[in-house]
Amino acid sequence: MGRLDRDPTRPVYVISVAASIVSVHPRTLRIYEDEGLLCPARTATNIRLYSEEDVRRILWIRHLTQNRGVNLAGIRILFELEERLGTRILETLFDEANAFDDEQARQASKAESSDLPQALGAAPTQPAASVGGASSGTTQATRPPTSGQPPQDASNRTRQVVGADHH
Amino acid sequence: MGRLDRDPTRPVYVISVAASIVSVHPRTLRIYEDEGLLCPARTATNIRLYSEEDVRRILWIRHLTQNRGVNLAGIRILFELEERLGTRILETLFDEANAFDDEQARQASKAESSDLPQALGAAPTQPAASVGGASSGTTQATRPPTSGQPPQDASNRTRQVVGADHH
DNA sequence: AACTCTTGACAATGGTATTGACAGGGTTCT
DNA sequence: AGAACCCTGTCAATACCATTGTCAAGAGTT
Repeated sequence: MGRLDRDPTRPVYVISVAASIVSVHPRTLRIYEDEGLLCPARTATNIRLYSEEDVRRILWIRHLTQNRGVNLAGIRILFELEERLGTRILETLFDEANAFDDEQARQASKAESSDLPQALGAAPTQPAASVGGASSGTTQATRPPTSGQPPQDASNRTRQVVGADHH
Repeated sequence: MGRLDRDPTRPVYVISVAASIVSVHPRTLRIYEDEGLLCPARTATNIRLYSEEDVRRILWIRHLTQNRGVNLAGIRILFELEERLGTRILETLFDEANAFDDEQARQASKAESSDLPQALGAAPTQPAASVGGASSGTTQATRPPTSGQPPQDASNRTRQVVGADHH
């Protein structure tokens, strides 16, 4: 069922598909994982499988890097914060952007996107733990629930993969 | 009384002194201001005057950039967050570093500093407002209270200015 | 067989952060 | 008056970062 799947944590996309959905280079996804920002599940044969939550998380990374200019180390801190606080900290920030003073409004106007992104998912900082059953041979990462729909702006436009309803 | 002054919000240091205290180049301080991370007071003749809170804030910036690799855009987001939330979010994060799992501990071990920094001060995003009385002709920025002592590590070692107890 | 996945390595390109220098003008202190 | 320092603005060197791209060698999938 691809993107219409009911369980957003189910690892369903191989790297090429995920990269296509979020419009990044597969190499980039591997780097995000190397940098600890992302932890896709692995099959028994070591193939990465990305879930909807992973996709959402990547979109958040893209939004922050492309639209806000935050570097990967900064994103890591933000993820850690959200996990520690257990709240949608960025959602808190961006939802109330209207309440910002003139200086803040000026900063916000620099961003290309006028959409107010919702909170990031928490960083899946745990190593992938093996759980049986979901897909035979699939290693499912344990992670806190991901919240919020990532921003839908030009740079984060998701691409519907034609004909690839399942990896 | 220089660094022993009772009021940490009082603007007392010219840029060369502040730069010396925090061991950065004056050019860098101007850039931080240009980037909206910092807003020192101004004299009637347009000279920047930095307070203890400003110094603390700069030390936080240095800690995050030098030790955590966060870029200035990332720091801006973190400052905005702390202001929005009105809590010491980074203090929350770093104080509980011991409770992190193995993956987090691995990330933390990459940092040079073993000190756990306390929370950042809020971003002084308001334009400086004129208040009379504190120092004649000095423009005092209005800002939320700054919390926490910044990290004391090698890269953020503050330098006592000899013989310059007051700009 | 053909294609895709893996890790690891290398490189090109554009952007960022810091420092440094300079010009021209203004301010403060001796 | 002169020296030092402040201002804004500009330019540049240097190191680093993020992204993309390529390649090699091996493994996995259809």
